[in-house]
Amino acid sequence: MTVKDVASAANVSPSTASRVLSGQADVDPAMARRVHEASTRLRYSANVMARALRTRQTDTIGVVVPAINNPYFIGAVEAIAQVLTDTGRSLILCDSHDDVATEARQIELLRNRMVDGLVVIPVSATESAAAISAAALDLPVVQLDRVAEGGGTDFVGSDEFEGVRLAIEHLRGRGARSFAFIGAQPTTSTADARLRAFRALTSDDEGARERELLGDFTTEWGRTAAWTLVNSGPLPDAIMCGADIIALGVLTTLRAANVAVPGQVKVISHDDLFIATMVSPQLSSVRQPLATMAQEAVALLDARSKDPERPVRKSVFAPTVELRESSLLPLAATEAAANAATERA
Amino acid sequence: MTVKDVASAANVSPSTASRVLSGQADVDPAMARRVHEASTRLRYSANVMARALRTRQTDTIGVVVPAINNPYFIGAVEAIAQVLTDTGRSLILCDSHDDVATEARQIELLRNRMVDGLVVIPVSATESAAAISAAALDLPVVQLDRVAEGGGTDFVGSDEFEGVRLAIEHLRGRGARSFAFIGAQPTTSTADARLRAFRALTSDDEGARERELLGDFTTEWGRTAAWTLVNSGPLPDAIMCGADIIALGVLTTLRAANVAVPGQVKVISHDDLFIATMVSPQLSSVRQPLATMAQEAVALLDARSKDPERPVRKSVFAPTVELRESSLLPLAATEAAANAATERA
DNA sequence: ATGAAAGCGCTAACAC
DNA sequence: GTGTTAGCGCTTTCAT
Repeated sequence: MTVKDVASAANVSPSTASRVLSGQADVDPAMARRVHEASTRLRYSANVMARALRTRQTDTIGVVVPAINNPYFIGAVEAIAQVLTDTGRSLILCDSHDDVATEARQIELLRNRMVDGLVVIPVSATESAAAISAAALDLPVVQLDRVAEGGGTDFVGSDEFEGVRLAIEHLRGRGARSFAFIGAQPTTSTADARLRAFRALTSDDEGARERELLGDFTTEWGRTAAWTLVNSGPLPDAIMCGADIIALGVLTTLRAANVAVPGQVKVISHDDLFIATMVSPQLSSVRQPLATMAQEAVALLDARSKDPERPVRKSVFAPTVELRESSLLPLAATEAAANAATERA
Repeated sequence: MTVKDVASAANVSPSTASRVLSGQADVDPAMARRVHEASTRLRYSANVMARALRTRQTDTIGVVVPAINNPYFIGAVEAIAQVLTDTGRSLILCDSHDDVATEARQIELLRNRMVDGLVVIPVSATESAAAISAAALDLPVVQLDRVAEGGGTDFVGSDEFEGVRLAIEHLRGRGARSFAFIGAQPTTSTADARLRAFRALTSDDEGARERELLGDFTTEWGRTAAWTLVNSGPLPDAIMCGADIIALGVLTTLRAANVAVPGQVKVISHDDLFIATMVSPQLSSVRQPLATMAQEAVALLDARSKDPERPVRKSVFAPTVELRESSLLPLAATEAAANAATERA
């Protein structure tokens, strides 16, 4: 079914049919009705490629995330999708598999698909800049959550320092004086910012410098790092994790090592994933305002579409912290005792 | 950058440039070299829309899943993406939000994007058929994991009866004689098949009929259903869950209710999500061979592209069962005692 | 083997 | 207000 089919069925010219269907110009109501009728009767629906080729617009935004199996990024994608759906647009999702080369390829692919804009969560704070700034030359691009230095694009993120500050302040309020950090290598802006904030905010704890364990954003790393911590001298009062998926591994290791959480060690993390409430003890976590961030990201894309020359803007929103068992009541103390009993038996 | 640009830079006609770049026909090696040189120098990359409009082929497969935030579906998508990447194609992912109307809209959207084929995990065993069979009229379509009756398309799935059989047999081997089922309403083919299998395989346990709790594929439902079970008379020896995300809720409720798993009640589930190993006790689960299923799905799509008239085919693969703490050792018995102690204190 | 020309389906200029 | 025409970027006859 093409416009021509609809047009001839409605006895009008293709251009008139097109005008009616896109609701652009004024057309005779009688004609319009005939076109609409024919259109629905023939179950017409415009070919997206042809339209895009002509209008150079696809009503589609490309989104590139480092790992589609990371629930935090899925949350971000869903938030963006919601905003786009609300404005009659859609989204193409690409996974860069935490690899700069793949990321560059995906960006290029999306450009060839003529997406109207690009939301990128960059893989690397340094290496991602090239592909991003190249794309930004002829396409609105916004970096979300993480930023690649020199990307030269708009950015929307969460105030990482503030998140860590809220968390550490809370832990201190619960009596914590010694701290550890289990996070990712500071190759991404968020990992870097969280680590820096941790250092700045625990400068009074000289031991904290030796309890910085940096790996990647995986549960496996959380497990490994927690074992290292457990096997290397006295435990700190609290552990700050760089991400919930890391914290998950930390919690399982602490349980296996019969370390009571929060009785013996308090744990707090970032991202506030859904599963933070599904583990035991439930995990305290710093929460980024993803819905707001997504809204702003799309707004920035739209603004730049209108005015490509507008100055680059960085929008940073304040996070909140969700306090749960892992940093609050020492409920697990008796549980640890039971585990010890099991060990003896 | 267009073919014309490349062509004139290489002093050849656009058609020759096109021929070289798509590697179709024989061209003079010298010319070919010039074209390639110009192409890379100008960083040319073909416009996907224009090419698709002409060739009616996009090297892109559309995938429609009921919920992108369900890790099981993400696993399926990743498996498909892998197969496609290996063959130089890509994928557009759509979320039908567990809604038949949205599903139909997404299918239509993908059709307008001229995807070469469609992989659908249908929302409903009955209501999804219309949109799916309509799409299948002029596009290769394969249903994955779930099937809508009357969809009239190829299908790739897992042997649901066999999965339940493996699980129940295992539970019986561990001494279980009474059973409960916490799953989803049988509005999807998998939920239905699992429930039927459960009934057939626990026909000796008259109480099991009253311990069928049917809701939806959410953790929330798992929690609710488990509370109902806990509050309604003696617990069964084992609970079979329809999906890991349900089982997650079941486990948290059982823990909150001081029911020892697997000591008092054994739990087994379906999907074998990553987080099945992250909870305590680790969750036993029936595992579908997603990689194999994805491979077969793409193969069926390709086969139908070649021959649209080929007979409809259903490929069903055998699942395996991953046995973990939740259905094995009664490790949690002492833990339950500790919880009881907490309660008294 | 190569170039000229047509056309995929759509919409924006341009005439009337 | 409406129809005619051209062209988005690409590939593919069709001639040569």
